[in-house]
Amino acid sequence: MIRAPRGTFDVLPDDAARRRTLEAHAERILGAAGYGQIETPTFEATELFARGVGEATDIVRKEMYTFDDGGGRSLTLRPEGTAPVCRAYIEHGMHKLPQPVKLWYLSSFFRAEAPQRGRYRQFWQVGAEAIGSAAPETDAELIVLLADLLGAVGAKGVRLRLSSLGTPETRAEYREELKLYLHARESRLSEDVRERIDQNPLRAFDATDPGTRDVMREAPLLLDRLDPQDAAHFAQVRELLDTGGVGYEIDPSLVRGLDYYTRTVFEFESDVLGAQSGVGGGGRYDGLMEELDGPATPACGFAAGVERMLLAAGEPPAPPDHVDLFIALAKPNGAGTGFELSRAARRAGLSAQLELAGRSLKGQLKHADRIGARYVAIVGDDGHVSLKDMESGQQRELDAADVVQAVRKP
RNA sequence: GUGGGCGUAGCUCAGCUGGUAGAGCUCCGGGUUGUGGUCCCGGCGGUCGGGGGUUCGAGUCCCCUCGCUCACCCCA
Repeated sequence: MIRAPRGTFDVLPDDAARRRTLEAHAERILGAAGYGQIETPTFEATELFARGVGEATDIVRKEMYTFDDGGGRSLTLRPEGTAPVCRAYIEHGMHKLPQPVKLWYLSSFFRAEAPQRGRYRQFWQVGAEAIGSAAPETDAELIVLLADLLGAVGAKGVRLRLSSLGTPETRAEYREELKLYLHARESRLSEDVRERIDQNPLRAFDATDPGTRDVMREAPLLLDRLDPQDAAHFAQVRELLDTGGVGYEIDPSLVRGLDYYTRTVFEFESDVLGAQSGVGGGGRYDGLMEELDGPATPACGFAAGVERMLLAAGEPPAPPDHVDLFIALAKPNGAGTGFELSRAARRAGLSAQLELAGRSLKGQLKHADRIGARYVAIVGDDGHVSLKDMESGQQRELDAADVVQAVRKP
């Protein structure tokens, strides 16, 4: 049997309904804040991610689905959404539009990771990007929008972690300081952390082994090294959240896995998710646009996992099926009448289903009951129809031509 | 890539120290020669994940392999 590839899944009708609801929430909440929807290609030039996401990240180093297009170009299934949106911003000259340009998307992404609960090789994200604004209000607004979305979806056990990574300059200085600190204590660090000191020293904060954690307790913190402008920006973001009543915890060890973040970073977690506790997160990426050869442009955004939001929301009540009319055939020669009746009912705005399986009449009634049909039209000989109210069980005879009208006004 | 758990009907699962594959649900039919929801009866449906081995005999024991899943790592 051919199965869906490892880490991928089929979205069956019940699940599709939940996703439509989530998308409707996203469109309503983000649309009301002036975000327009964008869709970018499923694959992009590999270089976009190599430069945009960062050569040192796990995503670029080992998780990308990269292929040759046959013409010598290296393409990659998009592993995230921010770099493509920035590419589109540059390509379409959006810096000439009123700033910030606010965009949102719901798209699928691809990473070659070992799948587990809440983590797939093809997964969907709702993302939003506000490009062209350095204002702390932008950061806070995005956080609030994501909080609203999570609330609307019904995500449970959600908490917000917040931090600031500073500007590239202070971050670079801090990185050197942290590297020196770590190198001086290499013997006490785990092998994994030790190997990546020069590549990504910030990662050491996320380590779980006792030795490294011990070292990190005394480590210098980036939050203590922020220059005055960055510290002020961060303070304003916090103040806006405080005023807005959005709860959060400052987490100096919060490190997002993509290299492009600057200043504000945030992550919503849910304790009902298992190991993959992040539901959605994001931050400011003031340096990314230049990295992609665009004009220096401050920007901020978030991405939230659709599957994780649905997991965190738990099982919803099953949406009731809505079937106005089921058309049963008492005799095979009634098929033509039934067929036309189903079309007439649908033209009148009713949901109508025709018997398609060749069941016995008893079987048809049973089926109609199970799909929750309000009425069953039993088509007999000579275009004569018995219309049965499935709730009361009452039944009356009428012409096929009168059935639609009878069902429309109960 | 590494480790744990699990692979028996479409789904959820039972199957004792090896002895001729089961239940519930679903689906279809019948009981009601053209009438649902409850009930009763019947039917469809399985190379017991795959391969090899031990044995008179393997779903059950041994080896290998594949898949799923959770976790590490990382992240949505």
